[in-house]
Amino acid sequence: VQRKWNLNDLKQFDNFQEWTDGYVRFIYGGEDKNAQRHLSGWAMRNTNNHNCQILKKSCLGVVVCSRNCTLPDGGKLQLRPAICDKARQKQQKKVCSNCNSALELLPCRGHSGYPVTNFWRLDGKAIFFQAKGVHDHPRPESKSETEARRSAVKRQLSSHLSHKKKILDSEVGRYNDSGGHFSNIHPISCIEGPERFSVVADTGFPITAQHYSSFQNTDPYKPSYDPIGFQGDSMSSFSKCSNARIYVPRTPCSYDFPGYINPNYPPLYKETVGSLPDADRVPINGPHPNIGVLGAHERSYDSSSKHHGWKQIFGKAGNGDRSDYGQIPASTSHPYYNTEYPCRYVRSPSPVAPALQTVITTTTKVSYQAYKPSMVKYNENVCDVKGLQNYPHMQDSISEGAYPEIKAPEDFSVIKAALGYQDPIPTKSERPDNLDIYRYGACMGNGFPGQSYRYENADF
DNA sequence: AGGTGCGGGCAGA
DNA sequence: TCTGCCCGCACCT
Repeated sequence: VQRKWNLNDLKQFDNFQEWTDGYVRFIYGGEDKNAQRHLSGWAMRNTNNHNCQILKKSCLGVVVCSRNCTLPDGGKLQLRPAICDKARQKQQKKVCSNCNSALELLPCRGHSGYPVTNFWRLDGKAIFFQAKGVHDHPRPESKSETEARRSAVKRQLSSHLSHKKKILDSEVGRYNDSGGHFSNIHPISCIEGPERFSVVADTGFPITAQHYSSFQNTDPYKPSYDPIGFQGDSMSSFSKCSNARIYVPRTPCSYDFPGYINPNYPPLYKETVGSLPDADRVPINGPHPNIGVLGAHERSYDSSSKHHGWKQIFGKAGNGDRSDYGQIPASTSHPYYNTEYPCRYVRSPSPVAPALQTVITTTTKVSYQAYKPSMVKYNENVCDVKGLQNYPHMQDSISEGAYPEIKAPEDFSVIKAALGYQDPIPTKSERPDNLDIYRYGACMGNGFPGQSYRYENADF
């Protein structure tokens, strides 16, 4: 279902998406608290892009058991990586409570070998969001869960302590009416800390529908579990954690690819040709030295992924154009396939991103650029995507050199126009023939039915 | 303590 | 020069 975007209807902001995945764009209302906080279910850390207008965040991946052990519940350990570097290092020194083997940070490499990136920009009434890349790892525990758990543990701890203190007070009161100082009160050992396992079923990615409702709430998460059972990251006896969150198993290889089917607002970023060199692309058919049981350090992916022979495999990326959607060869490779870490690569069949307008990471500058769409296959199992039929004018406009690079931040001006903004200074990017169609939600993953908007040239 | 955002700075391309 | 990333800092919860 698609309909024309009503330029004057500012109510049509997107509902906040916690688990965006894929090459998606959303426009949130400027008053959307979650958007204001740049929240994400994924563990995203700030990345300096030397552009104060646009906040860039990159995915940290997920912390898993290095032995990929199966928890007593049948699930897998999937912790949320700490955002703070030091905290993350500390986190990785801990061990799996289930098998005592080391924890391992599974880095995100879902964007051509780089972590998935999210871009945020506040612009008046709207908060523009763009994600680039498809997470090639299981979902970590959501932030709302983590926070709720921590607060729940705190509450539990404090209430328990106060309760214990009451008891002790009353006990001591029997003997000492003046009360006393209790310096030897220790927290109960079973409350070792707020960090606890996030557990997912063995074969699939966690279903986290329960997270969605946690957003937009003042109290983001009302735990239904008993926090008493919580344990720290390094807790030694998982069996105590009877309330570990268990995600409903999904069929193996199932995963939503909203990004591939959700289409696409004009990008916050458009990447200039070659801004992500061919060599930076992961040879998705090639070896993944850092996949599976990796070095613990999350940076390891970088050097290893950067210099493999994408060129050797695919040759010079087609036509010298860079298309994030087209980069992934349709027939074979997708970084989800991996023999060592099922969750990471099991998503199959592998849908392939449509060749849409450019997307991609950039930092300081943004450029518009046209490019030729790549040959794309769509997997029927995922969603019936009309593919490039939805982007006819895009194809039309894909003549090299048609759109010279345009520097940011005019990149947003198209959206501005859509929202009724009047940019006092016309910019190059305010082309009436912009090549973007906004459409999303027709086949949203993550349980979002979503609406479908379509932006067409005529709308601008 | 940890999350978040900013910005300086570095290294590789 | 561009880009990705590290790192420290400040501020907040």
